[in-house]
Amino acid sequence: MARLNPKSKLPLYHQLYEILRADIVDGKYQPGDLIPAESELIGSYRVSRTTVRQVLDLLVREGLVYRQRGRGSFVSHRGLEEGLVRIVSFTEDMRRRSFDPGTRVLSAELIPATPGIAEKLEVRPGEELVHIRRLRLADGEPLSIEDSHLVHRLFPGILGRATLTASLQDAARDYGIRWSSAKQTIRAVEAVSELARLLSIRARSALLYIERVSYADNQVPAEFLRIHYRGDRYSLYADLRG
Amino acid sequence: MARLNPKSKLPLYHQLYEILRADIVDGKYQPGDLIPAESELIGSYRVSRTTVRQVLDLLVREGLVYRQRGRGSFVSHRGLEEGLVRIVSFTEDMRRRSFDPGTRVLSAELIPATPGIAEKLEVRPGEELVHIRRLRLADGEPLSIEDSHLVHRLFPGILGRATLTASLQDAARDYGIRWSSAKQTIRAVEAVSELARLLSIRARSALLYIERVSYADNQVPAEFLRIHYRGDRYSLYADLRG
DNA sequence: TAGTGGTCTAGACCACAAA
DNA sequence: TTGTGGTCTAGACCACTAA
Repeated sequence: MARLNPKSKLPLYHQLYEILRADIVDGKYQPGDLIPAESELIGSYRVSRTTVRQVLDLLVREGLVYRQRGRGSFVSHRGLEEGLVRIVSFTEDMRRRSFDPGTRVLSAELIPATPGIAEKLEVRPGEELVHIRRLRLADGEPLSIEDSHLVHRLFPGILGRATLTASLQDAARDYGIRWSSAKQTIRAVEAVSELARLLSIRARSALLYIERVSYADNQVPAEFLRIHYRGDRYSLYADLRG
Repeated sequence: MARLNPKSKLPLYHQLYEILRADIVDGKYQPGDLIPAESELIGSYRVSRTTVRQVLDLLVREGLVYRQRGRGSFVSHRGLEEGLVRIVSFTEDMRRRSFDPGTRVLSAELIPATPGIAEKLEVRPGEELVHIRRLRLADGEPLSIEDSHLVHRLFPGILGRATLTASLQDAARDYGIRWSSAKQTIRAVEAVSELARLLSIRARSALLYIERVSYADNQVPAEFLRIHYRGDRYSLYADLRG
């Protein structure tokens, strides 16, 4: 059993958090398993109950653990989930879920805006857009296809850059653009054969489909994004208020 | 200044949370304002520092407050509506979309909690639940199948009532339950044949699948809901912030 | 230097689950 | 009855900010 180091710069609760989190992620405790009781952690790691509960609060908030009064604390059965509320980059999202993110650029070209996309981006039809299609991977397995449409006028020369595999968030910063908000619509659709092939699934499999218009800080629409996620590998998560 | 009631069923931290939250939402403290220091809250409300910090943790998690060591705790600028999606009843949802809502109760019975559902409702496996399956219609056409699981202990005798077609929200009010929050997960799945038949679509069609745990005002899980929406007739919408 | 939030201790009593 | 998590107290020392 790992020991805590009282002289470390890292607070005790943080050290214990890392230990328990690793035990869960690595599978030492399986979903549904009881984790050691608070009293047991107090004894094993020589910390107070406050500190132990601070650690468990973190794990509960993260969705890794749930508690039942009188019974104990258990490892949750949860998959890949994304927040519905904040704009989260793919890379950040994957890191948070302890998945190894990967990206393959399938195509990148200039195209004229179709009437439908022009309306969402509030530009005239035919306006020049940058279309980038990327395959996203989680732990090396296909997860989603992203079709990003940027207003070229706002990102001049972006196709010449080497950053396409990196986050567009970073690229945008180089152009002085900060994302302020986004509107998105979520649907379930069937995979057409081309998408099925790219995602290594059967045709007509269920996909989670997201359309998102992202706005720069001056409320100017700058990107129209379409994402097709494999239904078997991805889910969205949201907290609602009454 | 409001007082806390030590004899209340509501814990002290929850009472203080409601007070501070109301002060912020009602504008008593404006965005950017300092809220009273922890030491001040301790004195004003006669509670320990642990309790005060528990309250502030809740407000910080909710995005209403941020803290700076050595300076104080401040009201966030981007708090209120942002990020907080409201719980919307089926009826309200349909009206907003200009559809005529309809409901047919397919079954209503008492069942023991399966381990999976018990975990989400934080009850012991086997605890008695009310399972109500309803077909939802929009303009007379099948839209979704809802499987609601209520903790029977909190809704004794609800099966004997005539309100099953009406909103469960209303029924809950009769039991003195106010919904405070919910957590939901959204996926895309394929329709198994039974669901396809009920929804008048082909088997394996794409469905938008939502799982929701709803919490009563004391943070007690009270309902576990599964909804299968026809992918061709329903979509979700969300505003995101940067 | 005075005041703030960050971390931590060692207790206590309670409600609830399970045997 | 025993063990669990839920709530709460009264302290303590620390790191940081601002005057």
